[in-house]
Amino acid sequence: MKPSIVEVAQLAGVSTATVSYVLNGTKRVRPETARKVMDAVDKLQYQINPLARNFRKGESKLIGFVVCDLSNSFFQDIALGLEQCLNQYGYRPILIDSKEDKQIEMDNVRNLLGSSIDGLVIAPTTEDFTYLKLMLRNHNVPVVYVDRKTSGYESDVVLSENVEGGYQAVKSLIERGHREIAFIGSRRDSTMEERGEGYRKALREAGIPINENYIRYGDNMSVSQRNLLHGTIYNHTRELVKNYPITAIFTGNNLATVGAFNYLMEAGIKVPEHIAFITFDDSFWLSMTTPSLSAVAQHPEEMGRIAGKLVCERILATQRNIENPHQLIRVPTKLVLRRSC
Amino acid sequence: MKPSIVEVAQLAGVSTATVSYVLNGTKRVRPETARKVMDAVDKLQYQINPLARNFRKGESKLIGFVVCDLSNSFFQDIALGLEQCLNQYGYRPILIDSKEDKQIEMDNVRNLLGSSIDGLVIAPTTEDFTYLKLMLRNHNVPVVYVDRKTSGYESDVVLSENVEGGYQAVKSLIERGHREIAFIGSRRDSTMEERGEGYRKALREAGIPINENYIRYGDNMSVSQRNLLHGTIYNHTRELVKNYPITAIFTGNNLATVGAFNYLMEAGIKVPEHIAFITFDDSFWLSMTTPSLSAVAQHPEEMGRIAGKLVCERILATQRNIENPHQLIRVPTKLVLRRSC
DNA sequence: TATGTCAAGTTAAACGTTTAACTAAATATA
DNA sequence: TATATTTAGTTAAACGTTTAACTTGACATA
Repeated sequence: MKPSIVEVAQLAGVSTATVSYVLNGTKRVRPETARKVMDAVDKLQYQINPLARNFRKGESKLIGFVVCDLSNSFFQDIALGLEQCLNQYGYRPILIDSKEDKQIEMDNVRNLLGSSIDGLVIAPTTEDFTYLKLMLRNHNVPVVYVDRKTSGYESDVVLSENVEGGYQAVKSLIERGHREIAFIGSRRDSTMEERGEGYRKALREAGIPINENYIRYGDNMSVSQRNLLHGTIYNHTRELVKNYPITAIFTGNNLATVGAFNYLMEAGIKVPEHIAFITFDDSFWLSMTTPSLSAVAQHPEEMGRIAGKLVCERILATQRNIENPHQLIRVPTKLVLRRSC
Repeated sequence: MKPSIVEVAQLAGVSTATVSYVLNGTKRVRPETARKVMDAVDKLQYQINPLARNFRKGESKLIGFVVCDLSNSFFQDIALGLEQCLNQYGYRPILIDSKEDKQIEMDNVRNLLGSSIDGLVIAPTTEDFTYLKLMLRNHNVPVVYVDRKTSGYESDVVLSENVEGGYQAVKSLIERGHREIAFIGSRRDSTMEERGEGYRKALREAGIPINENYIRYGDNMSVSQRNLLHGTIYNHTRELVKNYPITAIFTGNNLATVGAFNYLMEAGIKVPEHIAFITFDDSFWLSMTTPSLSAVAQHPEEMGRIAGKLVCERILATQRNIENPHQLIRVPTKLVLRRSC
């Protein structure tokens, strides 16, 4: 059987309190006594029982990360950054995939909140947070949202500079002489609409009339459920190319890129000669296509790190009863120009 | 303050034991009594304190997943499958990235073992497991290895059919008339050597002499530390192409693919006309390069699911004292032929 | 000398559950 | 009828830590 603090105390000839104080450094102890304790610890190969400690202290050092689509590399990279950051604060992420399914998300959040996590980071499936607000009323667990906006900002949120990113992308197309530019988003959500807003802004600024037919959204599924190569995005692209005189396409994220670009390839349409192409979300793969694809790079790892920081800081602030107003943080994007435009 | 089981018991007019029995269904209770309990639970909005339960039951329902390179999509996909599977068993994964650093891996494993996880899944950085065996002697936590082999198999292991996969790839090149075929692995480890073994097997079978100069390995870093486009793999490829009459390249995984293919692109070498190309690890991106790349597809999600299953089954077996011999599971690969060969 | 302060350690309660062992009543068995 | 069994519930210990409150003795202060 594993030794407990009691055995250590006995062997060292002190009380369990003293052992605890030595181990945690929470109170002054004579060096000599400390040595006795440490000797006993070594001799017994004592290891603290973290279950008991967590129970006693009422904390778990765990952060739930509930992500709408873990099969999407964008969110995988957020997880990467989050893990990195939490590590530094002594926390660990529990990974959960809600597969773009509100019900799964709800069940998991409920379950997690009941599992005594110390904080929660959510990349939500939709912008409807009413259920969450309800749940969170009973638990005072800090929550940080990533990638999608909550209505009202009464939580911390981490987002990309979507409007600016979209604006830059479309502006660069306009500068190259394009006027008939389509925007294809993976689905209709606040993030895609922001990127669409950037698209509109660039057009407006250039005095180009906005054609609502040029703005398209795909359906609602996660990468793993989705037929990336021949799904709704693919069809939208075909429809656009066949029926409208567009000369450039701006896709709203990596998912949209795959379907759209695949159509162009299959149809034998030359990029950028016939149609110029630029996308949101960068990846090293984009330099291996022909032509290599221009992109508005996001920084998912950085977003994950920021989310981790926010949630940890809020935990600390709560413990110490420090005021800590909610923040909405925008992570800048970066235009990466390659051959496709 | 959150209500405890005691308040529920008082309100329902029963003992805490009864409440526990009702909530867990661990003992027969009259329907009437059960109703009283449930009413009290509803009225107080009681939620069990999982910290207390975990402590009492000595389990955490958590599985540590320590992965050598979380920035590599292959491992991200393993994480995806693992999460899926654990879910079904009522467990959750804690995600940890060891960044191909043995020290980080050791620290994390130690820390996790001290954190009362119920099981451990490791995609290890090296094949040196002596430290692990030592650590695990004190904890009886089930461990499952993925992607890299432990010497001796005294644990569960999940691997791809690497030899067979490599064999199929090279065989398909030979069938297309190639004889001067290079193998480029990302680094020297058991997995890469197995794929190299498949390469040798195919050559031997075809009576083609093996030229050791045609077998190359890159360095040792994780994706995020690595210069994928212009790293050691890139240099190996250049050296091979310039100095040897090779007509085909087989790369050992996605990392090797990026460096090698990027060299071919930059050097303007036509694929497959000048050099045929096939790789281990599939991805939808491979159909978007020009030419689209043939690959030996692994099934990382499936590997993650199997790892999850193994670890959960072993936990159950241990609890019930059931004999459960260690398993080495090989997941079949699949040859996906595209334009590059 | 009387009093106060400080350091170093101890005592014991508390955290919220689960569960083995027990009780009491009801029912079955011979 | 006497005895055994079953059912439905209770009692209280146990899990391993942390920590507030207390004790004791040494030293400082007036």
